[in-house]
Amino acid sequence: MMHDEVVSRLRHVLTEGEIPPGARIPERELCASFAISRTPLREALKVLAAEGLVVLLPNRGSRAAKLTRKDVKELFEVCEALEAAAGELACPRISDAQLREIAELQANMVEHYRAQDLLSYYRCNRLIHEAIVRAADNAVLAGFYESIAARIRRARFITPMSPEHWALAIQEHEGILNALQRRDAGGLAHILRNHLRRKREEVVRAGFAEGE
Amino acid sequence: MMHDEVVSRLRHVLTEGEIPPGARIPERELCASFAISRTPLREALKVLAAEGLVVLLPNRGSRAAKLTRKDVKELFEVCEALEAAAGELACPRISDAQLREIAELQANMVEHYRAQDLLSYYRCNRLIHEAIVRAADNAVLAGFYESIAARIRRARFITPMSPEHWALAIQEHEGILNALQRRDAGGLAHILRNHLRRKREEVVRAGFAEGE
DNA sequence: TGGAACCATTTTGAATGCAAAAATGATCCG
DNA sequence: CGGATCATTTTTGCATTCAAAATGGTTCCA
Repeated sequence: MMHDEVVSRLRHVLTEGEIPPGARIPERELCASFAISRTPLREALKVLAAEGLVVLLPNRGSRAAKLTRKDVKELFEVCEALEAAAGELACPRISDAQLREIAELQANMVEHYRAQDLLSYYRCNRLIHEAIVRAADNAVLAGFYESIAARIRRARFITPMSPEHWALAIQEHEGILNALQRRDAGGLAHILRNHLRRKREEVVRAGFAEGE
Repeated sequence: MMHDEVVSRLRHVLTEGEIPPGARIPERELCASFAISRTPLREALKVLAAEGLVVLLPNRGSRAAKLTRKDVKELFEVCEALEAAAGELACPRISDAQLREIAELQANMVEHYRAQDLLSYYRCNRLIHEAIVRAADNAVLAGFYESIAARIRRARFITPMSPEHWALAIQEHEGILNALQRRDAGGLAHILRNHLRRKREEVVRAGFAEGE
């Protein structure tokens, strides 16, 4: 198995899979489930530790990282800067096809909102933000964004969304698409910042912290 | 030897040491020089590959990463966003002691400029930028910044600096310190962006690219 | 009976071993 | 003499092994 594949699979298990933050990472079991030996698994663990998804306790194994309140704050702060930058870069670079793709995702997302289908809504939301980052055509930015997104995914999506916030988020997304279509880099960056700042407040207010 | 120490030492060898971009990484020799076996060294290689400092060629070993023109562009774009964010965050957070420290570094830097001591100038310059990032008090941001800085360090510091650019850079640094002292977040972000954009243009114009 | 001390077991971190792939270079043929 | 082919050596990636550290459980003594 390819090295990168082990890293991806492990990342998936940690961000969307069965190992909750703070839990011990069962080296043995994962080796069995991935059908590899400890060496490549441990290599992947070190990579994810460098990314912040895993904490290595010397001589005491590894655990899925817990987000503290400060972590959440820091991650959102950086995410804000990255998404704003992505928006600014995307405006002059985005293709018509990419714009259409985002407009379509947006329409789907509104549908899911109308149907109050939170999970599908989240999926579309995520795809839109990823599409904007992709349109910025900057692999370094995309890599950092993905790394941050992986770390806050649980916090983002576990936090319950109030009806008011949800409605507001939809409105903001209209603004995002609009700014993109007008290629208004400054405006887009501004909306994205506010959008994320609001989300962050919601997450923080929900008292979200996996442990201190 | 601690795992993180192997990573740091290897990073140092790659960014400031004897292995130039594009060169083969001599696993054997490094094992001997670090007095470790291949296992921990390979773990460190994977970590640095995830950071972008090393490229792993399947079944063909690892090489120090070369920066393409696009890499340089991308790294500077993200660096701009990160430094601007750091500046904005630092303004409300920076302590008087930290301000004094930066003012002192600035004075030293001007001294080195007067003496036309490029190496010492660079060292001060780097310490100032790192101090601003530190003042932002955001570990995630600091980590990303360090990772970017490591990757462009060679490009930055190998590019020769024209007398005009050098003079301008000094001026800009006056503005940076001034904005920090006035806690003018917006102004500081603006100056930092311009400062980096100029540097980037210089690096790109110098035709810098380690290979495509 | 409660708690400390000791030993067995498990787990971790790193070295070594092994099979497969790539690089090297020697030979053979046109 | 030049180029292709095949054997040999080296290197790579992973599994296994080994020593040291931590964990857990039992015993022993106050």
